[in-house]
Amino acid sequence: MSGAEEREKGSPPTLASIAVRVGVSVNTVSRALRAPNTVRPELRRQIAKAMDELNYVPNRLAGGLSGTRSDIVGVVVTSLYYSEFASIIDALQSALLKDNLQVMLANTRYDPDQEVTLVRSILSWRPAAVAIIGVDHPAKVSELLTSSGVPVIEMWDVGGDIIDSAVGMDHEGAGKAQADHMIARGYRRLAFLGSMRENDMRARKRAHGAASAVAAAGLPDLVHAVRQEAGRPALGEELTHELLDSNPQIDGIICNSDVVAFGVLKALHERGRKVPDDIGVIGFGDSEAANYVTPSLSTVRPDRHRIGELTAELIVARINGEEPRTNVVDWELLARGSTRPLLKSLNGG
Amino acid sequence: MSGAEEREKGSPPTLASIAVRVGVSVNTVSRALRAPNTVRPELRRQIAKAMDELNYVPNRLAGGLSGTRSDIVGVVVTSLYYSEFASIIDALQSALLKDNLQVMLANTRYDPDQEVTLVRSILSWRPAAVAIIGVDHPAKVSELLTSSGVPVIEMWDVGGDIIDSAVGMDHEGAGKAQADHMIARGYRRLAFLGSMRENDMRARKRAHGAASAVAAAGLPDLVHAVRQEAGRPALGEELTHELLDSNPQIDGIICNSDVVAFGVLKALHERGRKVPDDIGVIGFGDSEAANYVTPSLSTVRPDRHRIGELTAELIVARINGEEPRTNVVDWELLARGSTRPLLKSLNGG
DNA sequence: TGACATAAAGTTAACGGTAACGCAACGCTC
DNA sequence: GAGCGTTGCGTTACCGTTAACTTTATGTCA
Repeated sequence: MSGAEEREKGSPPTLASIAVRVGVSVNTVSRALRAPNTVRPELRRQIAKAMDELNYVPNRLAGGLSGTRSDIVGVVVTSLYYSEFASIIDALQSALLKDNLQVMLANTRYDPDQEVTLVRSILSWRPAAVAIIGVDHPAKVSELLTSSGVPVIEMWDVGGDIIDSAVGMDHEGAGKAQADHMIARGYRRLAFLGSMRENDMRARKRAHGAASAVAAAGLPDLVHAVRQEAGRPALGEELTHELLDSNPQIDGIICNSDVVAFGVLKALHERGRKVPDDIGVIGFGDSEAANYVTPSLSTVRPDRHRIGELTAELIVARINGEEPRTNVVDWELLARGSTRPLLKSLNGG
Repeated sequence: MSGAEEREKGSPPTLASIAVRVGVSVNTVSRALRAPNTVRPELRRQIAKAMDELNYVPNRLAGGLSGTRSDIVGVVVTSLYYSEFASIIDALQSALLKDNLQVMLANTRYDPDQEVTLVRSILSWRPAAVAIIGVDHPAKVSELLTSSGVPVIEMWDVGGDIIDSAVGMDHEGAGKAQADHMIARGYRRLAFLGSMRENDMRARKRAHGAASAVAAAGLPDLVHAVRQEAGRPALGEELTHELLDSNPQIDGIICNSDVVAFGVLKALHERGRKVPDDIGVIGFGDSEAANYVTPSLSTVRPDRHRIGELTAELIVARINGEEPRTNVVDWELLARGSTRPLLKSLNGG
């Protein structure tokens, strides 16, 4: 019971410290953790006691290097602003917890060069799996991920070439639904407004879906009021003023995000345009505030929580050798105060 | 140039694969990465070429095990909902990038048992530093962090016992400022409303600050309308109805967060109470929508971006051996439409 | 030209675990 | 009581990289 086996302070205790203290081999201590039923209960208790006393924390770098799994899940997102993906990460992280998988986070901020750098960086930790936003990546990213051999779950979007597995929603369909909703509510001259980064393919797909719905209805072409910068409420204000200055006939605005829509509503109020009678607005994303602005914002609610959860399930399944698969998650269109109610006369009568 | 040195597919290339291909020792390849000026430029080029061709990705598990640093920064937050800390993480992650430090994320969801588990888990990766929300932790967490010897930056809050270093704001002062603002605008019977988890010491400090400002002004005691659950707009609605049913004399509501305040504004509208004339509301957090609800929400804006940035700076400084320190970040009170304007007659005479 | 510093590589030994294998002690069967 | 499977533990090798030494080639100066 002397302190001879203690490490000089500075370096944390190792399995060997425990082994010496208990008087067994290193491997027995390792087994007590990894395959407890192969170690006598009495010995197991002594080992546990020693670990507790020494405040032993296993070194998973060593474990990952030696063993086959590393217990790291790389998560690559394109943005952390405005909860866009925070709740996906939240659900994902929490679901991975019970399998003892740790999230390593990277944020590309919609920069494809960063994406390459960050994916390479994530892979250098030999993750058990990688979850990444989007299905459209720089060629080098796809190459790195494919050749790494780790399971890859692409999130948020689906369709096109999937590297391995995917969990997401149909963005083109969502954009089409936004436009169809506006058309059904009697708006005829529509615009698509918001942030549209060069590499935000989801936004492009929604815009495309909206444009085709407009075309299918035989209405004038969808007007685009977009800019390559982050979606903020102030951007919505600016774009609305620009849009209505040049296209005063617009009577419906399809927004690329709720935060942008907040600014749109404010700009319309300033210009004296009545929402929803004079002009309609629909958002995307169902921000926590969408139901609390005036008027309340009609929007599309993607099931972010479900995406995170399903991604976690899929990661575990893939690690356990199950086959790749693609899950499509539903979204819901929430009709609220910023678009006119359905006219019974137009609808059922 | 045969394929003899290639690894059988399945296991990714290692330094040794590169070494064999170029015809040098493993160490030379390592040096080409780590201390390039000790390797002949010509040889360096060959090595770089081989790495590129084989799609070499270094194994940082091995690097971390062997070397002294691990390049991982553990980040422990209490919530990911509603952007509360997402923008801190965003700023932090992006600032750490240039020092090649990788964020490993954990979310306690305000559960102290989870906090112990997660901190232990983070430490098992032998991080170069740990950034964690709050200065009040379970004893075991403080013990683990202290005995681990890694630099620890406590974020968001300051004051009390700091483990190592801290970057945060004065929450008691912010709560006091919320109350002082309400008092200055002529509200006299104040309530503090919102989510208050048992372990959210920042919320407690703000409530305490508000209560002492009310007491100092000689006004009736601050009424508390709080619940131990996540802050959502719906919670604000419910609590407002409960509060005004039992305390109809209340004329000012200090909210613990903006998202809760959104619900408060809605409930007040439903009850026919005029904001800001009849009753005032102030939020906390400056949510992206705060300036876009009706009326626009007076609130306190913490500089989350600065906190993330400063935390990154501090982490790098501590890794480089600089002394621990505590940085206090400013907040700003934004007076908007949900509180009455200052009455000149009361103010300047 | 020999002594000596310097540059550029190679050798060797960790880092802290895990996994495969080996071996003794024990109980069971016939 | 010999044969054999099982339980419980120790031995040994290895994961991929870095750091500390050592060695060899090259240049410099008295």
